Amino acid sequence: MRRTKGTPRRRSQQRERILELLKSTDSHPTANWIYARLRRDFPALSMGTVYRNLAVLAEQGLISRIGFGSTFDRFDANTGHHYHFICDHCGTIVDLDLPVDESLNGRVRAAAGLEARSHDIQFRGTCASCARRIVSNRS
Amino acid sequence: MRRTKGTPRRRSQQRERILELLKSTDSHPTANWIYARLRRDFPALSMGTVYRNLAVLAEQGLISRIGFGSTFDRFDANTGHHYHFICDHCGTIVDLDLPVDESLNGRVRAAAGLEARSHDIQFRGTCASCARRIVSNRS
DNA sequence: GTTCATGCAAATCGTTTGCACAATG
DNA sequence: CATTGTGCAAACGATTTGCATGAAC
Repeated sequence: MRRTKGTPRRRSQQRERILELLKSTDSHPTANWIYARLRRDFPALSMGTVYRNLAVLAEQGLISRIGFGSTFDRFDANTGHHYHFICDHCGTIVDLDLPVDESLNGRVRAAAGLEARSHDIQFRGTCASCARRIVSNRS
Repeated sequence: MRRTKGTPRRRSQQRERILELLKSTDSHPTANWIYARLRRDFPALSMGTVYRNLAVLAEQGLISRIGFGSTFDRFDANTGHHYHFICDHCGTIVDLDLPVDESLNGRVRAAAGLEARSHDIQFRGTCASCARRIVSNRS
């Protein structure tokens, strides 16, 4: 949107309603759901506005995008149950050789009454080679 | 691809090489990486073939797609650390009120030497309303 | 020879972006 | 009034699909 550095963000009806809407629900809406919902108040609303505002809100830490982090589908021939480590810097995904804790599924039943059949864990951090690169580039 | 029910799947050079390639690596390739790699052996290979075969292999349980399960980005105004339950049937995502186990990050360091800063867990199963629907439709 | 798998290209889907105009401070 | 935010439409990138031809069995 071409912003000159340092200029403060302006408020907008649309952005405020998007945040309010997200705060009012415990579902995890898609952009399209928000769009459909807000069209009642702003008949001319566009998807571009929805996406732009979601990006701003996420950048401000007021909301978070949930997902795997990668834009691409990724495939794995290791079909056994295992956890993943994802590097925040280079996006590399590493299979972890960590014992899988199947008792976690039972904890979900105890806490929420939901029957969890399986679970996945993604750890996030900096992989070894990125850590090395970052240390050596320290300014 | 228009398959008449019950007809057996035929083998294909391309599919076998895709599986072999996935088994030979511990990275978690994207479709495009596989495509580029296999083009050496099949100069006329098309992306359509890659995607079709990945779908077949996944359907046969020989590989798995890793990701959040949803095609769409989803947004959440609950920015505190929490785990998710995803219903396999309807895709609903539920925030879990489960204690977050920060010690898991340390276990990754101990086991793999990787510095995990955070982690996410997605439990999968059938949500309450889908479970009800399925029981009542039992044939 | 029948039916499935491939290659190609066009279509689709979610998301992003350029531009002229409206809203904000 | 200077600059951001919006709406619109076109662009984009990943994935999917229709169709004619080639491969499997």
